[in-house]
Amino acid sequence: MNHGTMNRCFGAILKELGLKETPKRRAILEILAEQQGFLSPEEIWHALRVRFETIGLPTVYRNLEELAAGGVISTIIHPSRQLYYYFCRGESGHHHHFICTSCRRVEDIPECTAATMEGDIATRTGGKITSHIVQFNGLCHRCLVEEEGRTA
Amino acid sequence: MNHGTMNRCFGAILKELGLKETPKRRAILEILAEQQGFLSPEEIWHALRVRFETIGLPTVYRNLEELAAGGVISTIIHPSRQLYYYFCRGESGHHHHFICTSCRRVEDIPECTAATMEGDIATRTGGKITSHIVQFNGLCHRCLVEEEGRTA
DNA sequence: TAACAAAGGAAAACGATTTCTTTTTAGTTT
DNA sequence: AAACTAAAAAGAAATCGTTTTCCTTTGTTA
Repeated sequence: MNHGTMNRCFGAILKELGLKETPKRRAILEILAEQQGFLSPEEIWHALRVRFETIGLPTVYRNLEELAAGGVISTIIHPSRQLYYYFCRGESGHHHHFICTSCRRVEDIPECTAATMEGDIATRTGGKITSHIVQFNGLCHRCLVEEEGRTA
Repeated sequence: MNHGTMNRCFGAILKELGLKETPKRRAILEILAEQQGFLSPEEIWHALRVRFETIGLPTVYRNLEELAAGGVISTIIHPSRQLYYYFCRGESGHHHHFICTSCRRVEDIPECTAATMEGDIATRTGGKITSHIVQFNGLCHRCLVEEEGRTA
């Protein structure tokens, strides 16, 4: 999927979620899609201010939350507790992430062991699982090699 | 382990972590240990204000963070994004949780599938995993039954 | 193009954290 | 056992990041 195709897709994606297609909403998706790693709401806001004279931080937070709720983008749970968002171009269904805390690259983890665990837990406890959080944090291959180069 | 034994343990626990044994620190552990579910920093603060004339919220946050870093208590990642803490009396080693978003009960999940997944991911990506987050959210057996009773 | 629902802006509120200074504590020394 | 000292903890206020509220503007559908 090239850049042009992707941008034309955004409208359809938003419509499916029952969200109106506004220029700002589309811009948020574009900014995230251009990026290979995850971004903070404030970083996205800075990028938006280049294109729009008036754009408030609450608008950015609101949109990111809606898009994440709709599954178009993913929330990254950073160890620093700062909030980040990521546009997944690989896996489209349910999956998890391995994030690099150094360069912010994200790798998809397609196999969801959590799904099978959910059944086990529900059976054992008699409860019902509505959601789960699974994320792996560390250093990607490149950052690991780089770090080893410095310490060697 | 009864109440008295538990309280006498707290001093040793704190010493192991290199933390000084202060009345407030001990009280935070006591308050969390008395509770079967998870508590918010502010709720803990309210409970502390009954015992201490002066106790600031920052003190509570600091202590909770230190205790969580030391592994004495666990951080609960609530879907609402509010921060919660929980004192694990069951499993002492590495494990995960199934939390009830209704009544705040917590069930330990001893088997850590994540540990084996870490190896797979590290091998496949060539990176290094430093931490992971695994948590299951839902309704415990009691709350599920209660809910079914209302809708039936 | 009118009508309605949803989205956006501004300001305020809220939750969590940092900074800086004072107080308290644990371990040592009289 | 009482006093001393270095390190850690606590308080107050400010700050940062995130969210809510309320009112105006915009996008969608008929």
